[in-house]
Amino acid sequence: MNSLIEENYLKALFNMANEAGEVNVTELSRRLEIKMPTVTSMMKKLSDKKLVLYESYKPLRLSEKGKKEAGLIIRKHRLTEMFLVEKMHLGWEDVHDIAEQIEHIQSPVFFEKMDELLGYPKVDPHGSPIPDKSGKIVWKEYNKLSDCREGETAKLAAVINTSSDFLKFLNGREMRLGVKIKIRSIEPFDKSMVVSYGKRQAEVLSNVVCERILVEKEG
Amino acid sequence: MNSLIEENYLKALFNMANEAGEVNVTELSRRLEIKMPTVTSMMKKLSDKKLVLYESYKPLRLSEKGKKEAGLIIRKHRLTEMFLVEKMHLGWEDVHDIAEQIEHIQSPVFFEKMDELLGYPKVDPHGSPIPDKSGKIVWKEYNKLSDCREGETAKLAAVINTSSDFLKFLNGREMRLGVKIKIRSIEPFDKSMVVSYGKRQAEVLSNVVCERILVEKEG
DNA sequence: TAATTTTGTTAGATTAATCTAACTTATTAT
DNA sequence: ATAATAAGTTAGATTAATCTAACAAAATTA
Ligand SMILES: [Mn+2]
Ligand SMILES: [Mn+2]
Ligand SMILES: [Mn+2]
Ligand SMILES: [Mn+2]
Repeated sequence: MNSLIEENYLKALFNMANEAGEVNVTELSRRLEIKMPTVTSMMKKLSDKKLVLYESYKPLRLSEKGKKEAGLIIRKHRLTEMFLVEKMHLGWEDVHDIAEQIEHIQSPVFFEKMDELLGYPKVDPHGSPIPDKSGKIVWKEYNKLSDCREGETAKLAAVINTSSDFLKFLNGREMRLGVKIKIRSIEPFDKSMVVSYGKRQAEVLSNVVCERILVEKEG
Repeated sequence: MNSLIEENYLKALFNMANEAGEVNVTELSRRLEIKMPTVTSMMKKLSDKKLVLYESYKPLRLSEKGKKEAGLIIRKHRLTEMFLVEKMHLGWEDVHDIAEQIEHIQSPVFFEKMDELLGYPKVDPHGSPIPDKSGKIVWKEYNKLSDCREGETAKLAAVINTSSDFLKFLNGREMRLGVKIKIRSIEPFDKSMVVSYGKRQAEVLSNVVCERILVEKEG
């Protein structure tokens, strides 16, 4: 069994590889807020456990075993978030910190039950894919809202930034997964958009916001 | 904040005090399966934190602060067990090990929500009282089934032993909280009882079993 | 009361995870 | 190509939680 701490290293490696490709000691150290020598020694430990392929001065890589274990932790995290939103009626801005803890619970039956009660969901409340039981993730191809053009209509599929502040910002304008957004106009100067969706006829969204919203184009 | 390990010491102290009155180092050591010198040093640490009133060679006692913290952990444990049974449809024999982990989750809103969804339950799936938000327990006066007399009728209110084996034994004869048990006869030799309840007309229960069942006598 | 047994403490070692300081390797800039 | 900077490693210390071995106190038995 891996410790909670080892699990957090695996998860960070997995997520960072998906975000940025190559992961190095400096970045992992920054992400986990743990000093570099500590990270180095943990990499050696995880390498001994065949979870990480470690070579001095080389980029950090998870082994296949490491990817699987990481994927399964992320599966537990995202199933938990979905459960908290769907079955316990918490807001999507409130669930991450709880899932961060529950992801380390050791109990196959507990997470099986969650999955079953939720009807085997494929994505979490933020639109992120839930890894399958073998830890594999199927990535859907989404577009950034900021890459869409005037006149296009697109469905809000996921959010990139899942900070509580950003999610509350979206709450404040009734923006949730699934809303169909029509792009009325784009301001050339700052790339802000005027969009309509639901009952909102003309919401202005800055580029900073549009960069963090992923959509599925209609048609 | 207390560590998970400190929390487990507090909880053990609290539960043992309720079961046996005085708690000593030897017993706590046995319960936690941790060697005595380790227990001694943890008692000193918890004493520094004002959670335990520790004097060498004296019985171990929780401070008021320690009792409250322990009560609140047990509250989380029992709310979780109730949630797992009522909302996630797990068996009463399966929930303890999961609750043992979830009781350490730090998130007031998570447990508030559980409480609310359950309708503010007063007891857990095994009939044990759920401490209130200040960590206090209200004990109901129950009788052991083994102390009842021929002809009496009593409602199954709680189980003393919550081992999976015992609970499965009860499952096997459709014995659950709330069933009304009538004592048909008592065998003087081994104190085994013949009882009827629900659709069962003549179940034989050994004294070992009857000692572990708490009932509320019908007035 | 004295001897024996049980209970509890002290001392010192160990392990996991962390840190700082010093050093080395790799990359970037001049 | 050399110097300067950034990235990564090694060495050694620290903290929490554990252990074993040795010792001390308390309780029990003779
Ligand atoms: Mn999350
Ligand atoms: Mn985590
Ligand atoms: Mn329990
Ligand atoms: Mn516990």
